[in-house]
Amino acid sequence: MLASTISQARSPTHPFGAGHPTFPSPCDSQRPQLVAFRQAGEEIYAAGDPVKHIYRVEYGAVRVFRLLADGRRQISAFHVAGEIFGFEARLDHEFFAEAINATGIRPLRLAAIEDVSRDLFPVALQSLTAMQKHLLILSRHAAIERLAAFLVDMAERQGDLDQIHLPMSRMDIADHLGLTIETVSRTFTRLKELGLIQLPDSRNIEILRRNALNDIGE
Amino acid sequence: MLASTISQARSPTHPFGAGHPTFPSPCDSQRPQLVAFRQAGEEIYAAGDPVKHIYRVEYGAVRVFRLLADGRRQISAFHVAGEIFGFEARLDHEFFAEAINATGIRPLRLAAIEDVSRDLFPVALQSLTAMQKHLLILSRHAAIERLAAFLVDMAERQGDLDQIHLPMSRMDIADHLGLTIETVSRTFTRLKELGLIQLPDSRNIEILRRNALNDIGE
DNA sequence: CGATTTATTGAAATAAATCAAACATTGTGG
DNA sequence: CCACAATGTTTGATTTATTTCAATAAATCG
Repeated sequence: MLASTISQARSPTHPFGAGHPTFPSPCDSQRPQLVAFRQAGEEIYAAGDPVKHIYRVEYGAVRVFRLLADGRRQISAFHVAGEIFGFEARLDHEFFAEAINATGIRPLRLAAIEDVSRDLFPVALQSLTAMQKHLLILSRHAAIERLAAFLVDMAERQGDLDQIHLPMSRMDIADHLGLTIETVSRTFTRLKELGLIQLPDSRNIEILRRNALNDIGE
Repeated sequence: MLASTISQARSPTHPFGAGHPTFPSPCDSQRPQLVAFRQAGEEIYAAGDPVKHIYRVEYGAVRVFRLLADGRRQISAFHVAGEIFGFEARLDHEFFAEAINATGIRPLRLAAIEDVSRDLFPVALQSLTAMQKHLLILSRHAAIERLAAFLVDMAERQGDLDQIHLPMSRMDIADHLGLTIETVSRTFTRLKELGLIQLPDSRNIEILRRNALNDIGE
């Protein structure tokens, strides 16, 4: 279903076998293929396409989304370098995936079917965890809480640095957080005025008070 | 992670092996144990407890939730008879599970670890699907859209009947949809005034215009 | 450099939260 | 069985936050 954020290893003693003792990497059963390139905005897969691969982001960034009947776009996840996405629960994709900028993606071939569930299981667990985090963000009412949580998450995924680069537009962020672009923009300004972040430019954030930011987003 | 709605079988040809050819049931590797009973409000497991089982609801209803720093409660899922829950991504529960009313739950013992991922994989996929549905609901801004989607989902899980029984309180619904009890209550009234539902009493809903309700929640 | 897209800011409208009270339901004890 | 308390639900008035509509500013692209 929702493709999500997978990059670290898991505990080797999970009762559900997530950390299978002989499990070398989250994607053992998929033999790497050539890296494919996508320009900004180019499609990786579309809703309705059969699920044939999962993918690793080599560089760049990806958005995974669905389009609703009223034309709204719900971005269920962003993926940056090192992360695996494309994991869905059905035969055909329910989501679209697009490159946000110039992006390299490596399709991972699915091996023999009897091995897939074993090897892909930890990936599924990671997807569950990432989705749960997003669900938690959306359950927060206030725009400032959603944005703060989003920024903290992005910082963590970029090596816990205080300098964050946002590969996505305000529109993308709005569609991810269930807000409008105006509210996202105003909330960035508010975080700046509160002294929690700096905004060298709209795509680069410097976190000044990480703890305070964390507290707002919980 | 999020325990969720599992009751039907899946397609037997999923590329990720969800429909493993020789896969007899979602929980083959768990030998059923005795049914345990819980009064309304009684705990099934708590955050921090080690994950030892997953559970099937025999009768009654269960809420799975987490408590946030500010005291808010986020209910990530409800489970009714026939559904399996308790599936989480970590060694210890991140969530609490409680009986909503008098409820029977059957702990399913986890079998040998090498079989678990194979047998539990479809359960994980179902959890992903259910969570995705909830995420979609929360991404909707309007209270009426969230409640409509919730009611349609509950109706589907009760055999697609137009008579829905809600085992949970307004407070539970509010904590699930990210709204307040007052807004939930007002929105029920609004749906009634729009002629989409009847409210014989607060726990029993009759859907009058299913299609219209569907359209609102998408 | 001009044109187009993207981001920010402002003012007004709107929806939900909050504060508060009434009402209904359930259960308890007299 | 009734009175009463406790809990849960609905409704009302007000406040607050976000959306919407509109305009300006900044960045990007050819």
